[in-house]
Amino acid sequence: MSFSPGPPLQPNFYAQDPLVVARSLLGAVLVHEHSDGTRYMGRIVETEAYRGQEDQACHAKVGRTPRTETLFGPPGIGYVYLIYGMYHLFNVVAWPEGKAAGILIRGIEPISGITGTTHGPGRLTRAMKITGEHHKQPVWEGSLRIHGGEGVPESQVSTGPRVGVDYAGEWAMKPWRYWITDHPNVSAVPNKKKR
DNA sequence: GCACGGATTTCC
DNA sequence: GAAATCCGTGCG
Repeated sequence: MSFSPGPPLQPNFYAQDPLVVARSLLGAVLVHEHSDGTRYMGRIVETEAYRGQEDQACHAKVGRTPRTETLFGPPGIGYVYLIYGMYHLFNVVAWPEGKAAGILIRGIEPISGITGTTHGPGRLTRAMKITGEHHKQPVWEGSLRIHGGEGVPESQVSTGPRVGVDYAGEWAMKPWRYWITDHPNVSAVPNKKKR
């Protein structure tokens, strides 16, 4: 492919309000220069914002701990963790240092290097070979980066409640999930019953 | 030191 | 509806 992304997004981009960052990341390009020589690229089509210590869906709700320290730290740092013992989820720290926030990358559209399916936050990290080694790594330099994309017009952006956070009470209803309307690579919300 | 449950996905 | 399967957190 001849597609070439823009320059990496700089730390000041991530210092904005996490809601703005989550919205603005739509259309940006996730790039992983793997040590095996493969260059994985995907266009971000779905994100979620986790905003502040008071957000009961955000890991930082427990305050500053060894685990959440990264979220309170400087913006533009990767936050990768293992969920349910089997899936890595990839986030980027937002807001200035001292204010905890993270943007979960939930869906990408494959551009190059990617094999297999990418819908869903756990699947896309597998497809792009993102692992714990990227935790706490800056995403504007290094092997895993986010580059500027073409931008997505407001008319193509949908918002809604975040997925899998029903336990968070009123916070679960915040429309802090952003995706490109009708995009096929947006994660499917599974049926709560049979499928 | 131990019990509990989760920003998920898949199968019955 | 529940398993798979690891670890952060809370409590003792």
